[in-house]
Amino acid sequence: MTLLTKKIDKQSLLYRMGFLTRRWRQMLDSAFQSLGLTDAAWRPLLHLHHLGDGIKQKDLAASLGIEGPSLTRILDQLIAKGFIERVEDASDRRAKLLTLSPQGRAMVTEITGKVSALEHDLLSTFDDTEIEQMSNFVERLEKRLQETRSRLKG
Amino acid sequence: MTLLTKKIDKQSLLYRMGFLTRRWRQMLDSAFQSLGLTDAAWRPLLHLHHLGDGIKQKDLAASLGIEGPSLTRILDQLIAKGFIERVEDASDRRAKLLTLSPQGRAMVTEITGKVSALEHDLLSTFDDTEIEQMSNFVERLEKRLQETRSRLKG
DNA sequence: AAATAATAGTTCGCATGCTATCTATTTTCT
DNA sequence: AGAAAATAGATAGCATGCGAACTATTATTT
Repeated sequence: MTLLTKKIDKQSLLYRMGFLTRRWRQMLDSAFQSLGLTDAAWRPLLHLHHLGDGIKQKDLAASLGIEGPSLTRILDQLIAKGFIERVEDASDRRAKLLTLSPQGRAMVTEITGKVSALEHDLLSTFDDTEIEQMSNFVERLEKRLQETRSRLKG
Repeated sequence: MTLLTKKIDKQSLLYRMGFLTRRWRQMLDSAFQSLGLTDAAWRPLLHLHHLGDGIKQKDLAASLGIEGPSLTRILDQLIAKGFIERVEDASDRRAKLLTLSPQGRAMVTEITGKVSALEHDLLSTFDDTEIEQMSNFVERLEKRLQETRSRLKG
């Protein structure tokens, strides 16, 4: 039986993924340091760009896969730096609408370049089939994890 | 060209791995809550068990893939709970040696059972070949990430 | 119409990783 | 042997995720 904890030196797959993402985050952090952005901050800019101006925080958080409070803090920083504007929604005064500022838009271009370069470099030893396969595995794991989760709760 | 950021809704593979590991950690956290352990705390117990009593903190940290300060804090908790003992190394008075207490040993048994069950459940939809494949991907990514990292530094 | 429930966002505090810096040792170099 | 460098661990403070609890609204129920 192959379990994740089978060997302690070949650790749990999930744990090793966490390890990977820590390293990846560190790499991105140092890449964006010169732009004055942390790793957590660039992604909201990219997502806002893709989702289009005028979306609610709630939707941006959902797109990022993080919770409201996590986004609030990051947005505070991005707004303080002038990359994003946050205005009240006239049709629902609980909500706030987000838009990219011109500087934000310029930053998106910078970010895309840097991230693409890093990703390209990281994945240059994998072919498309392999990446597709990994992607599928991750997707199945995500789904399975969600199922297990709701089963334990219910 | 298939890049991780190709599609914003099918996000970066690395990011999705981070997402997965957050969920996995949450699941473990709730599983271990009844034992009074957080997710970060059970792994050192398991590793200490596998490495054997009398190892140095440095080596345990290396085994876990975390830095010294991260381990120090967790160890403080585990020692406070009486699962681990930390004594000075007579042959190198900078170092501390770690041993599992009887309660710690009992906890290892509990942990192993819980984690195995969860992992087994999570992976029950994957066959051994697929798990092996995933493991290989992660290993190659780890290596590649490390190479890229040192190249950027050098 | 009034009461209740649900929703959007914020604030607060926790958990866990990190780096930088400090102390106490040990090792290495001259 | 003595000075300088390296190492083990602890401490302090930052970053980023979370959940719980709060406020202000909007939606639903009765």
